[in-house]
Amino acid sequence: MELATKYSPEAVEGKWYQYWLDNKLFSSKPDGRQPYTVVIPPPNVTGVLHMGHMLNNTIQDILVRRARMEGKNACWVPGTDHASIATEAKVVARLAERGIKKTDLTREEFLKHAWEWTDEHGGIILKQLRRVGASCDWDRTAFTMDDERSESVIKVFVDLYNKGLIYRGVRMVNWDPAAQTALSDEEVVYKEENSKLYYLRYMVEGDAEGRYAIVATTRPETIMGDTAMCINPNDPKNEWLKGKRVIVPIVDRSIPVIEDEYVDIEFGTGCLKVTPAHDVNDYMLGEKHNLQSIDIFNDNGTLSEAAGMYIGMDRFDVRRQIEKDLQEAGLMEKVEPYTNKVGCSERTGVAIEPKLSMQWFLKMQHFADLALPPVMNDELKFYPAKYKNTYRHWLENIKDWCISRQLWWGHRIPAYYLPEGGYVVAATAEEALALAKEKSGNANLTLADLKQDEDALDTWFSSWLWPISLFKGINNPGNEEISYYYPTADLVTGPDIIFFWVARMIMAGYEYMGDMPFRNVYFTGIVRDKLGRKMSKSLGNSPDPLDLIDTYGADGVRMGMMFSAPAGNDILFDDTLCEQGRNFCNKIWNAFRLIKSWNVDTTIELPKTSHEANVWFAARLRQSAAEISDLFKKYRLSEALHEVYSLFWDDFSASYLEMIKPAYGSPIDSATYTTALGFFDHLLHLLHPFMPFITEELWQHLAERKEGESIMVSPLTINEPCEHDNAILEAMNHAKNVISGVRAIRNSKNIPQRELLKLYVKPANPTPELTDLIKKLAGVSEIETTTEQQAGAMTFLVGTTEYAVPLEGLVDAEAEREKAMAEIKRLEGFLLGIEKKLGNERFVSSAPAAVVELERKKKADAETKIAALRQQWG
RNA sequence: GGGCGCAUAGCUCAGCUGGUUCAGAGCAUCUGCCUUACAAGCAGAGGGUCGGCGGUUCGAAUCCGUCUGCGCCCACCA
Repeated sequence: MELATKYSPEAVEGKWYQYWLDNKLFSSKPDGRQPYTVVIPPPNVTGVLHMGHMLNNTIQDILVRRARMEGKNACWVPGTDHASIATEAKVVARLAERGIKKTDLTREEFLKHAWEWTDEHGGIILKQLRRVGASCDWDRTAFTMDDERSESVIKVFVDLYNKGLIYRGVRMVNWDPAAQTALSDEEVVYKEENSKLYYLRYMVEGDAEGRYAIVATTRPETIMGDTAMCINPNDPKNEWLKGKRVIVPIVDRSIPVIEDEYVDIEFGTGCLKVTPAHDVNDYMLGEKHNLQSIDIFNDNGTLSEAAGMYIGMDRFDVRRQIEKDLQEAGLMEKVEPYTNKVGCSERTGVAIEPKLSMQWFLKMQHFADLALPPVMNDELKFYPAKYKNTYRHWLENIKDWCISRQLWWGHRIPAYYLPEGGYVVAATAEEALALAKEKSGNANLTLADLKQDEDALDTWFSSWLWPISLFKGINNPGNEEISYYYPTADLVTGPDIIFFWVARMIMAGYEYMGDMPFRNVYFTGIVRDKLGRKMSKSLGNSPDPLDLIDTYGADGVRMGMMFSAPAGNDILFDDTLCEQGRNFCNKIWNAFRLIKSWNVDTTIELPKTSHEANVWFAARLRQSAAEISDLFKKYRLSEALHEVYSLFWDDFSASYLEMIKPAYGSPIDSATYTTALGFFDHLLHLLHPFMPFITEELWQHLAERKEGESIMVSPLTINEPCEHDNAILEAMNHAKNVISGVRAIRNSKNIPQRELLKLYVKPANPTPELTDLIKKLAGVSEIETTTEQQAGAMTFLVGTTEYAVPLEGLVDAEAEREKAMAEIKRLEGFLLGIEKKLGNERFVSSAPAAVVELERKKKADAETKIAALRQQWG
């Protein structure tokens, strides 16, 4: 069969992915094997694949495929997240394009649109993951709002409510005026903003001299909500304001001056305006000093009737307008530029408005107590471990979790309000009715009398159950699947969702399973461009992963991602890394072509060189495979890739194949041929997790295979290194250095490879072994042992062994001599250092014997080398 | 403001509990090759006071302190 000179991924990838699907090779059922479970971090149902997904899922696939080849029962469960706020925002935007306002729709109508959108766009990203090669068990595909997951969420809500861990109350929450919903603290991101600090005059009421206090604020638009001005009682410069009342500028309302040590004397003028309804600290002051609270904002961020002025205007327009109005009224002292941090909605990006509202909360201390110890004592491991600190800090300062959202797209809170007030919590309306009858003592209540809470739950209140609910562990505790697959093995995710998701899954795991949800968490880095900028749509610096796959092949892109992806470190992505990956595919392809091009002659004896090569590469393979196993255990996947890359490219292709390559047109002996194919097979196994497609393609050519067989389920054998491996590895190392030495001489003198050279070696320890290989690869006709000095030769040292290549007429004796002198000088300096060390009594007595011994050997070696060079060059 | 982390070749990084001739790898660069698997390739070469300063030690890229410069997380300073 003829193979093209270049590997063509497009001809291979779709074919094999379909083959894997057709033969159900990704599917998993509980059996006697050790399970290896991974649950996908569910991407947004309407999302499209970006580079972050590419990285994250490549890593998961590598781990899953490796585990599968190690004989474990690998199960990677895919799915999507309903992402309530993000999806609802998209649906609202789409409706707006059609001229439909959300407020004009009923909840049911809106949800119909949302489901349409989900059915239309949902699952696109999962299809895209197939191009990457993701070996997910697609039959298990789940959605956070499918029946099974929804039922689990509601069941858990009811359970936690009954345990007294969920409560409802009026609190100051983060309000997103765009999405018009409350947010959890974790959904607020602080952005540095160039804004202004306004100094406003608050006239002192009834002051004959017309004196005023100056208040510095970044938010002049909130003055309509002012109900006090606060000073620090220990502030001498504001002493005169004590007990007075001041007039809110423009508004002309009189408010008291209160005193509290909370106020920073140094900031501004030491006078603070207090707006209890619109600032968390002011709220606290208001509670403490019993102040009135005036809510001047509507839910969409415009001014409400309560403001009394600027009604209906947007808060930021009011800020601009009020600045002018204050100037005109002569009530603006000055305006200074100011940078401050503004809390913004993670999803909609708009500035958060602190707002008092009725919300549902989950008490978190109980969960923090459950979730902290196992991570701190490494039962549940974080890679890299530095995130343990972040995790601990959050848990030690845990606050209750606001779990209600004023959204429709999500799981509706299962609380039902009674006509006469009060509410009940139950999984279904019928159960709620029964409870309501009991609670109210009114047996005539009907379903129609109950009104379900309008709010939906925070999306993360669904996804925190993901590792459990995927295996029906909430609805059917103790079932075969959950017992087998839980705890899952590894979670691969970004550190940005350590609080949102990772910590909360750990909490839910211990609460509902009494055990960790996963044994290890691998935190990936952020994908950045080669300039270190975060990839983003707005910067336009994020390549489309599918375009990359079209250009470099899925295996090439996977390699490109992994070449530079140490755990926890950001990866600086560059197309050239994919190019390197593609080139590697081609290297593998051509190595295979070479082997397949050889004709086998069973009558040929095994050449000595090939025998040596076989013994050496077997040893090298064992050594490297053990190293790779170790790196996998440490989740150092990038390093494991570098190791297998160098094993294949440097050791197998550049060295081994050259060693066993028969002369052009000559056949190869069958023993070597079989051995080489065996090595190749082993290499494909080591490569497969990283590059599934090309390895599957080539594996089919190695042996006849029955339908349904695949490298991906063919076991990977790791042979432990043998004792005698070291001898051959060292000998080969020496031989390679000799070969390099000769080649360097060729290079410097422009001697073509086909021109055979003679090589002299001075008897020394170690004497070179593998001389036939040296001859073959260095283009040497004979190797002669001699004690004579070679005139007109170029020399080099390997270890302490001297080599000389005679090159009549080509050698510049003076240049060689200078080189030798420089080397002698270097060695003498080196020797001096060692002698000083060995002459130091404290070193000899306190350093370990092995270290001292080593220094003695270094000394002896250096002396030998110097002596040899002296002898030659006088 | 609090906490964590990083600084090693032009770039990206490795270097585990101090001691393998320890200063490494890949990419990039330079030189020579279209040699019969692969120019998406082959052979070879150059390049670093391990951020600065101080300390511990027989010995420091490695441990400690400090400074500088970055990055990240957390926090209610108007």
